[in-house]
Amino acid sequence: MVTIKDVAKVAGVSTATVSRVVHNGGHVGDACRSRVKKVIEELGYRPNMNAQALVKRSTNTLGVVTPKLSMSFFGTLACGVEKAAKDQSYKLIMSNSLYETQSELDAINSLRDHHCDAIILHSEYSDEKTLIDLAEKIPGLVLINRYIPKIANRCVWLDNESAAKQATQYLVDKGHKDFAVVTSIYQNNDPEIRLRGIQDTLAANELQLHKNAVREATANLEGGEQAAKELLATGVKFTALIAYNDLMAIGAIHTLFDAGIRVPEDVSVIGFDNLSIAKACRPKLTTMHYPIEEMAHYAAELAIKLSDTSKAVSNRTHLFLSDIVERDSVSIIQ
Amino acid sequence: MVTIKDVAKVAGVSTATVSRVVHNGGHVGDACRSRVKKVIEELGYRPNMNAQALVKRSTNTLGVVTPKLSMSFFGTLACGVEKAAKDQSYKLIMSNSLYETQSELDAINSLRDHHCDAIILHSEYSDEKTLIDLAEKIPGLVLINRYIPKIANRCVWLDNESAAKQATQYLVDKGHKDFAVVTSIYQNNDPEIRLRGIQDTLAANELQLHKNAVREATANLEGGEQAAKELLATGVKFTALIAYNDLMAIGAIHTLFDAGIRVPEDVSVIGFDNLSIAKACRPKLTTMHYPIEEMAHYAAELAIKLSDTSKAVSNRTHLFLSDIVERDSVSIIQ
DNA sequence: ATGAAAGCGCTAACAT
DNA sequence: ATGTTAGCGCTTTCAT
Repeated sequence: MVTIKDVAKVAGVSTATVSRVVHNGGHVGDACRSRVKKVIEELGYRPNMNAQALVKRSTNTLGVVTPKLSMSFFGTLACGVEKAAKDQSYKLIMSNSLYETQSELDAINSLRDHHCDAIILHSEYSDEKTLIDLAEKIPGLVLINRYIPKIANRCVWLDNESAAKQATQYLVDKGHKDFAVVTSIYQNNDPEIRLRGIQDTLAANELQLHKNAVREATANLEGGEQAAKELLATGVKFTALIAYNDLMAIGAIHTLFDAGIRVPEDVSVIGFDNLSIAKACRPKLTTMHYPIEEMAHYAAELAIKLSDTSKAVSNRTHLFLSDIVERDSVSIIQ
Repeated sequence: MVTIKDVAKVAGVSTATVSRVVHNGGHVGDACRSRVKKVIEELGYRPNMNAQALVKRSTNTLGVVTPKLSMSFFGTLACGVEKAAKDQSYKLIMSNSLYETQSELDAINSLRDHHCDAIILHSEYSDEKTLIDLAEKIPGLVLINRYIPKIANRCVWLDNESAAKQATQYLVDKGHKDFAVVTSIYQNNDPEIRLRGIQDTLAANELQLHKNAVREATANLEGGEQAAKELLATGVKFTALIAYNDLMAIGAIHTLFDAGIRVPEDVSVIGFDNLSIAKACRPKLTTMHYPIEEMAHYAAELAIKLSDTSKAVSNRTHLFLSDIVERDSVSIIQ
């Protein structure tokens, strides 16, 4: 391995000078600078970042903890973070938390061991207190998709309520009166918030949600199928179905289809997330866009900003809004 | 930040002793050991990995370079690597290469700067020579999904030919005689290899592929739609369609469907990859399973093994096989 | 069993 | 403009 000393020796200068050249620092003569540059080139010298990190006490490293990278949603999140990292020439360390509390904390600890300056955490499992403590200890910690009032300025999240309201009102405007909801059991309270948004909007339109018209299941394809089956079994009548996410929506559509109910002719369906699968299925899914890549990018920049404790950051929370993406799974009721 | 010195001071021992305790080394008295442990606990001491890496000249870090994490396939790949990393308590650094040569090399270089011991590279762009040079320089470099004979023992790849043959024979066995292929333009030569596999199998069954029956497009949903449109436009007759991947298969199915051609009743379709979307679409896609997570896991272990140059590793290549996953997109021809 | 000390590769004050 | 030097936090011989 070629070190700064090797370069210094060959170039006939001190290591300090080499360091200056490497960092484009001043106080180096032109001739000297170009000579050193040439030697660096020839020897293929690359600074040892561990050594740099050791003395600088900063690693220019950004960590991300998500449940599972193979899920489209988290892959997209990671992508957003990655882009921000690259823009700021930060390195990216990743860790799956696989839905377990301990693993989530393990992941964070390992990132801390590596002296990540900034950490983006998609936590679904840890309780608020743990997170608040963590935020206190780690200046560059940012929570994505979770809102904790006490550390509001560390939270980058989506306005689930408004999203749910938008979806509902959209359906109401299309003439729908009979609603069903396929929701999820989830660690954070997004499902509740969305459900409330739906109910409020319905109430505002003098409509109501039959209690049998809400089914809960795991937030995936099978969950959607299952929930829809239960819905059908109860016999509630509905022309509009709001799903917790795209996967559930698609699962529900399959179940409906198998029962001879067509989407959107007989029942209109709205999903949530706008995963790429939403336009790969038939009918193409009308869904609420979750700008996760954008949010992740923003969160990464925020985390980097926060990690520099010398700079003050305005104390505000970071709330993103969802838009509806109109495709083919919703029809108008005459 | 609490350092080893702090612990030493509080515990009234030398840093050497603390180091021994931290690493469960011998030559430490029981009383002393437990006292040090207690202090470590109390102070919340965590070794600085940068310092460790500096002196040990190894970082226990594994790097991955893939084109784009938001694509399901690469997310799954990353997941496999992550699991292996976690098993061996390696840390994971990721980098998207976003399909550009330079970026691919940038990504690798940045991993090297971080002194990654092991690197998994999904390269689609760099030429063989570059990769061979790289492999020479980096003992722990492993290529995934690419086979380069000169560095065969660094390659973890899939037998595309046998996969293509399996798919074709499967269709032949179902009675199909008229084939069409939707293939892709791609940086490596997987598409060609698969196409050859298809043709060979057809020939072996005294069948042949009409030259208008092969269409090339980008390896995504839109590409599949486009290719299928062209296929239809040429008027070639076919009852079996083999697509380069699941996305193209689904795109093609959409196009066929829009043209009033039903899958699998009128045309049978086989995909490739077995992404999660393959069972989320209707009809559920019969497809060739690409064991990418398993392969990635294996590749990570291999890279770690190789990075330890003191240990000899058997000189062999690492070829994985694909299996067919039977679902609902293929029917029997009487 | 424990400690002292050298040094990993680099940066940043301080000298010159 | 350039060099000298003292660490950053840790491991590892070598003493004791």
